[in-house]
Amino acid sequence: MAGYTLDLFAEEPAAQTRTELAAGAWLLHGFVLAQAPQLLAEVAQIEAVAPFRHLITPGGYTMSVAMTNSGALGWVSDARGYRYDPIDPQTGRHWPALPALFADVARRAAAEAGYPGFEPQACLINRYVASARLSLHQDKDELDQRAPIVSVSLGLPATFLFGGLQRNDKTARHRLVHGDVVVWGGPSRLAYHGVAPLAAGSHAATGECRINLTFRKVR
DNA sequence: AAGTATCC
DNA sequence: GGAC
Repeated sequence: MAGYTLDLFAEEPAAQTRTELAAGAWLLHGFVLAQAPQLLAEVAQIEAVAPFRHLITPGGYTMSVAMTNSGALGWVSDARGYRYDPIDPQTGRHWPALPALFADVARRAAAEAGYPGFEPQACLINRYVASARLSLHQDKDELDQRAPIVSVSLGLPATFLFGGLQRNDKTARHRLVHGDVVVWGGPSRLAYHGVAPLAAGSHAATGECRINLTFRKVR
């Protein structure tokens, strides 16, 4: 009997909802559920050319999140600082091209959140395993900060920290699950944000990790 | 400090 | 989880 009931729930189409987290910041729940398998297949292709790696912060610490990029520009960090670079410093080659599906998802999500005309130039891909985190920070390495940030969550759930324009501002915590997209821009474009240490677990789509795609217009 | 440790 |  349990199987019958559970199967009915499994067939239920996932509800899509839109929630404003702060002025100009939206959580699009379930927005990329249907595209998730194809998005992850693209990540596998990208990873084969530009492997995930743990970047070093300017302060000399190794980041717990593993990163790679696709698109004309990629975000990197090393002892010299943070920057966007058209070349993957680990391979000496250009980052893999931004898949058409990535650009399509980013444009549609931005428009859904009130930012029509978004054209992503860079996609930072973050891989979190258990206990990996991203401390509170601002995305401010982009020359053009009129464009929003689009962030896609795949796999294991995470706690997203979203604060204000000053580091001391109180931060709210939001649960992000597989298929969610967060878009922030306008008054919240420079809001401090981060990800709490990932809880261990397993997800049918990704195994024991969470994959995050962050789209930016750099210039 | 896009990091980590410690204390409550 | 939040302060430091």
